[in-house]
Amino acid sequence: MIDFVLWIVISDKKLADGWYRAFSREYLKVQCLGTIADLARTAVEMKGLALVEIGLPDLPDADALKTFVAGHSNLSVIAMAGTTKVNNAMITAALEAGADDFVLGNIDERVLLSKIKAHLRRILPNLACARTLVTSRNGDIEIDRTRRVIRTGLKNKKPNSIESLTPKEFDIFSILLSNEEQVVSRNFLMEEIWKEKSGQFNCETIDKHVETLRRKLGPYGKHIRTVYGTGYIFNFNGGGSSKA
DNA sequence: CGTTATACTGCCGCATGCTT
DNA sequence: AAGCATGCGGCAGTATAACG
Repeated sequence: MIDFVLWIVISDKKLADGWYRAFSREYLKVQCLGTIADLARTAVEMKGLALVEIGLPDLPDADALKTFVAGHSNLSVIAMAGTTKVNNAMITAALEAGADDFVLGNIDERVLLSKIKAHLRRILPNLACARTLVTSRNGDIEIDRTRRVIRTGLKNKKPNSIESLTPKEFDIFSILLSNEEQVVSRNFLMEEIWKEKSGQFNCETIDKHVETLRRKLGPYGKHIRTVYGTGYIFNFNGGGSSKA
């Protein structure tokens, strides 16, 4: 089971709080930490994106970052410079050390959010879609990508297999369950399922498949909730539509 | 090779819910 | 209240695979 988290490890508490709120509004699971040591302890066996500040007591320079990145292949790291004195050599060193991006502390919040989303688009398909067995957080639903079978009722000891899904329906549910409790946009579904042909089809196609998917999932179908104006989210907390 | 079944996609119309 | 987004059911056309 993969738990995807966005960690913020910077010294400016006020800035961290602001980013925490901004990212949380985007349905991201966010955690603010004080030190790289905290991150190392927390991120064990978890996948995530870490926004770390170069210059922290236990991350003084690019060399320290390189050591940390080398030992944490489960993390994608965005380096941040908290000081105003930033030069090309610093940026280059951080990226060479293994950082996937470099930002300044005074970066516009919206720009940072867009960057985070871009990284997630790159990371999530690799993390979540690579798994052959995906289980819901409450353990009641399981997807076997190898056999393309969905098993339900695992929690209440009344197992049931759903094998009647078409490939497109299976792919859609697979992505939704892989991103449980996160909003999945129609565009994302299009890009993940239809790849380079995604631009050739209308979003009604997604709606159509989601609709038949809900029907085939029976009582579990109601857990696929529409996020008005955005896309869909799969979770076990409540039913009906939700506001964007 | 022709037929049949299935999957995929698009379009339409209507109802309902949400936003402004 | 009006406009927009979405859900849902239905229908039709196309592509592809399976089968005789």
